[in-house]
Amino acid sequence: MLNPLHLRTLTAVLNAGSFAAAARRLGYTASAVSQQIAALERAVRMPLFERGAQTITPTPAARYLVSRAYDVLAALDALEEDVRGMSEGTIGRLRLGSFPTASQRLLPIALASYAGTHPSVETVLDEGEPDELIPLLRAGELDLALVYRYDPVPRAWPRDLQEIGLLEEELLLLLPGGHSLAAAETVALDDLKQETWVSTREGTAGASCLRRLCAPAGYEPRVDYRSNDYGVIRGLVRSGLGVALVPALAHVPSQGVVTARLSGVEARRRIAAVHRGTNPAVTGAVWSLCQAAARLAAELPSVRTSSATPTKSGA
Amino acid sequence: MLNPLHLRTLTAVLNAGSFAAAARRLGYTASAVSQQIAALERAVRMPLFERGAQTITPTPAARYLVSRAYDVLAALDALEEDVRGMSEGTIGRLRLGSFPTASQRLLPIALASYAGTHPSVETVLDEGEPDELIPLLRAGELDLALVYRYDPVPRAWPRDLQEIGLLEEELLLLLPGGHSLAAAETVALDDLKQETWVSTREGTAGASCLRRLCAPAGYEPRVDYRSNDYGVIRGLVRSGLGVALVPALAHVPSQGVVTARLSGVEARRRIAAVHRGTNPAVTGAVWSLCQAAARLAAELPSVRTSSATPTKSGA
DNA sequence: TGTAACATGCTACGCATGGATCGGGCAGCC
DNA sequence: GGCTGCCCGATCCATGCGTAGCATGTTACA
Repeated sequence: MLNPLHLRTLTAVLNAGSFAAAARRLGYTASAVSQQIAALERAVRMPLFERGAQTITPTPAARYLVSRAYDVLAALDALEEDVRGMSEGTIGRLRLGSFPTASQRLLPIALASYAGTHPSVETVLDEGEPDELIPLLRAGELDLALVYRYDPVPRAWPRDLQEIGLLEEELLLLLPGGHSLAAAETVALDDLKQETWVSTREGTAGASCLRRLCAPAGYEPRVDYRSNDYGVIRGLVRSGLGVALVPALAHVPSQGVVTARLSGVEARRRIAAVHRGTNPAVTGAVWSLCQAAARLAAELPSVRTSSATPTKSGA
Repeated sequence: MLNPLHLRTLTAVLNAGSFAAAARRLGYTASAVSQQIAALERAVRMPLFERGAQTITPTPAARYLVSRAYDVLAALDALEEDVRGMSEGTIGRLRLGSFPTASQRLLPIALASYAGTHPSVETVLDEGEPDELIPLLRAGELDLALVYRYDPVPRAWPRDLQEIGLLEEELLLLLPGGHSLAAAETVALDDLKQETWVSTREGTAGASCLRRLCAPAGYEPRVDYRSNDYGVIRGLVRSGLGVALVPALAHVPSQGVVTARLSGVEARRRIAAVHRGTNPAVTGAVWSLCQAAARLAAELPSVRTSSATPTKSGA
């Protein structure tokens, strides 16, 4: 196979006019250039230069070779450049998975800054719950997934995935405006034994979390209404159909609904970014997510960033 | 610089599905493939495969690399293929120089067969006398030149040029139809002392040749009319304005002009192909010229091929 | 003096060989 | 059914050998 380095040297020789000049330009010795040209002449089975004592004149074959070699070298250089950008995460594709709350509150902030710093990364977004996203991540169909985990409901990701903690949000109690506890700053779960509840659907981590929180208080919450849409849950609470426990980020203040903090329990939802570490673009995306998390934590008192501070040098 | 061989191996691995299968296809050992992929991964600073025990799954980076590598490899392969054709003389450009007689009688036959066997060679033709063509040949502006040389007028080409003899043609005496010697088969130059001559222009080899042939007979030919166009010469002879000595190929039988052979002297014009040996396309062209020369020699009694018989394996 | 070609020695790359490791498939057993 | 041990294919690693590729020094030429 023709050696691209030889082709490059050949073009340098034609541009420079002599082996020695080309050698100086390329950082070779004149002998090395001479040997490369000789090797190239053997490869193409044609003389490429008419040798004089102090002068060389390229044959038409050499000129033809150079004209054609340009395409090859340009393609190789372009590929190399793109590969470099890809390895640095500045170009490429980032396939992102996220659950609804994060898609609404965290992702817009993160993606805005990410798009600014990585304009050439094509970002595609898949919506889904953690249980749906993790398999996609392992199958290589996602590069990065935003997932959540309730402290009372232990949950571990497969070992081949890496987790970066982003946010820890309190679980807020949602009460109808006219509720007898509406004025309280904090409420104990003990005081809610008689309540009817609005919760996420059976089988979800949110539903399990509620059950496990009430268990120490000695009762099973009576759930009359279920929805996975926090907007729907908020509406049901506002109508006085029950109380609810929702993550802080999932709640937007609205008339007719008051919030209270739980007393006596540490109930949090943790939001994390999970990836497999093969796509360099995730490094920058994680950094943007950490920044966005920090902004949210600064704005909302019931939200705080997880352990690590954002660092630019990811794994 | 990215190694094209590594890129080729990478594509083979993705097509084959495993290192071992790709190795079998490429004629490598599995270890060699593994090492090439490892080297490529170092070069692009990205993992290209997720390794399992018996299975590998390419990363998106690998797929991207393959899709881009195709262009590079295709360009390299195409270049290599064209270079191969060029070195074999089947493609490329042949710059040909020729003098008028050869352009009319020899070249059409030769180029017809050459175009058939080398359809991808672009042929360009320059018209000129040997003294004009030789410098062009040495300057690299011509690849092959058809030249002539009169036996009585020694002429040598520069040593860096190679000559392939093609034809030897007799010099024929042209007489007006009503000339007193018109019925003779052969004529001695001694009998032409009183004639007026039509010849090529002063300074041409043809004019020198005539003078040198007459010298042994003890006279200087009286040239009243000169033209380098043999058609014009023939017309002047037909009109009875003189006699002429023309190469056999330059003469086409026509009414009012009779030809006679010279007796007592060996006067021939030799037609040869001259080249510098840098362009592989000349080999095929020379072969076609030899063939055409053979055809002409078979048709015309006063023309015979030079020394060598046409061989396909030129220098 | 400058340039190219040649001869020599050294370095590094590239491949093959052989062995180690990993993980899945399979049979047999509790 | 589930567990255990074995086998097998595939990759990775260490080693050795051959060779390509470059530098150095020298020669030849104008």
